[in-house]
Amino acid sequence: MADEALSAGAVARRLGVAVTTLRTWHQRYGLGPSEHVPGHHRRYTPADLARLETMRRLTAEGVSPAEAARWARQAPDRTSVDTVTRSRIRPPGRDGGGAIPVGRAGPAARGLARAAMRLDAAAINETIAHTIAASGVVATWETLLRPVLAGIGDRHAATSGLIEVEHLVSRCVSEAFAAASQANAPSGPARILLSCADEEQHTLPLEALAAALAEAGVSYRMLGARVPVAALVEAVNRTGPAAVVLWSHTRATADPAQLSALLAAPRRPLLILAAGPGWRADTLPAGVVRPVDLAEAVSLAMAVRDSLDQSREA
Amino acid sequence: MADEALSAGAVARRLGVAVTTLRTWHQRYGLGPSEHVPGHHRRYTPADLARLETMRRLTAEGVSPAEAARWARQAPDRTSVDTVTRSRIRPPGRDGGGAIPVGRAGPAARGLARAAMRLDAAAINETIAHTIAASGVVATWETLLRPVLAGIGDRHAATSGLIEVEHLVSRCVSEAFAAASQANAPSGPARILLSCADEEQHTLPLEALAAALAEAGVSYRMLGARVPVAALVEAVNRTGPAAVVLWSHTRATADPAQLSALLAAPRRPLLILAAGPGWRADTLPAGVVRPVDLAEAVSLAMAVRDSLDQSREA
DNA sequence: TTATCGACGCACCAATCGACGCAACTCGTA
DNA sequence: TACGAGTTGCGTCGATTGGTGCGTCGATAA
Repeated sequence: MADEALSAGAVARRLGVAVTTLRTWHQRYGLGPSEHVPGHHRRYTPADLARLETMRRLTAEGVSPAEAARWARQAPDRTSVDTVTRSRIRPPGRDGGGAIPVGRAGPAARGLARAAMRLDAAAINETIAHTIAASGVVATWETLLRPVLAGIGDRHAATSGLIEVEHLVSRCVSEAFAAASQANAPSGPARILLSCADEEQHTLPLEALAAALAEAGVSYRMLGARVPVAALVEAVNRTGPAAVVLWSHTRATADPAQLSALLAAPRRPLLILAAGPGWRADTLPAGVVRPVDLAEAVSLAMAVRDSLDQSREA
Repeated sequence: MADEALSAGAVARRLGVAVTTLRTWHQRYGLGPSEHVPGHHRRYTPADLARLETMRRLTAEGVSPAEAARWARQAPDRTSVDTVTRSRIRPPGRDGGGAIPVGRAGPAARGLARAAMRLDAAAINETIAHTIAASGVVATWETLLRPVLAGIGDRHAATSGLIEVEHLVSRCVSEAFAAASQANAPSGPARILLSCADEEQHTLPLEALAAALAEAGVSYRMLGARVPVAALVEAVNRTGPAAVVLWSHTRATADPAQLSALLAAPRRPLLILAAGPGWRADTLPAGVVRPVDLAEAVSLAMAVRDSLDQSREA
């Protein structure tokens, strides 16, 4: 309690920085108490403290102080590592159970599954394109494509058949996403890098993310499947993205060392997203964010884009 | 104070070139910050950046750097002028850099290779889409994409680098083909089945074929990569295609038994195409045709389609 | 009295500087 | 066909710049 008005010394001690540094941050970056009369003592409110903690966390992770300050200044509260993140956006119902996911996913999913069983590429294409146009990429992925793909995958695992169905549908989904990405190709510098983990072959979710970003007008770079760590780091060094999304579908490809390599890169990205069911939360290095679904990944990426829009950096 | 002051590194990252290249462009072509004290850091204003973007855009289209620089240096005018002029001006076609060997494949290929080295997805997409629209899928594949991809592959084999470049370009090509396929999606029953051989992962040439077929108004079914023999035969039995194209990129995946299985299928296809450099002509079963290039594959497939237009078979 | 204020300065380090050289492409010439 | 000449992007090297955290000093608020 008693956190109504912290003095400069108390804040400095709590953050682990020198008092003079607080003053420097105030006059250099504008990160000071909300109201402060020059000459008088600084009184930090909890909101001011939260901003300073963001600043300290980012700089501790290696982000350039100027950039971290810009981020902290115009992000009211976003502590990515903790529990706050997922309260923002919550798309409608998702569940993991159900023997046949297609059953409870709506008539469109049922129709798509039937077309898939018929290997009817035209009908598949039409259904997907129509749904994307009507409901957007994110909703299409969550409520139509993921259930159907999961259903096919389950049945394939059970009967070891249907491989050709899976291939055909994957192909059609891929084409639909590609078409959607091309249709509204965003402009501007790409500050977001999308990549699969090493040896990871599943690209569909990443393609969904790419299409969703394009739909939202966010530029990105998509590297695709099976990207070795060296190539990923090389790409980061050469393009200096603000955020990197690394997808891992299965545990076998989710080597946390890949994330550590990103964290240790000379030009470390501001935000690193470990996406996909492969990653284990307890093995992720600090400073890595793990989005729970497509919508969260999109919103995080957009936040980074917005905060860095007109930034010049050191 | 001006709020605009991009550092050299920031500009380089935004343009997708190396920092040293910016310095080279400054001292060789005079494309630097308006005011710059030798010895001090360069600070690029938006006007300087605009000039550099013109430079980058022109070189990405295959214009010789010297010429592009001359153009960028005295062009107060922004974009939008070049659409007419770019095909007209053909300065002495020099090129260089630790770039991708493209051979004599034209300025567009050179520009594409340069954009690829920069990991500039936007420029890559634009070039490909523009060329497809102007020259068609087949020509784009033969004269633009295949040379560039082969160049990247060679370089990758030699230096074991550039993996990220290869991935990004593949991704963009794939997207472009997918978009082209979707744009003019043919109607009618699909009597042609496209598939990779078992364990074969390269799908790009097959995607080119698919896009070319779509462009020609021919329906097809595309199964994609790594199709096991059983799944392929199953698909043939269920859809009864008139022609099957089986792609093999390397000898390791070119098992002739796959073709024999197709020949022995209950509903044997009229035409079986063994496409790709993996197949050895002397090991192919009788009754299998081996097209030499994309154009031949397209014309064969179209011939089958035409021949079946009036003669329906069980 | 004591903690903090504003101003100034210093040490550290990443980013950048200029210079040089390499590799690879294209073109002209033999 | 082969080879030298010119062009060009970029890696490397030692030196320098400039951003950053923080200590110090006289003055002032609490």
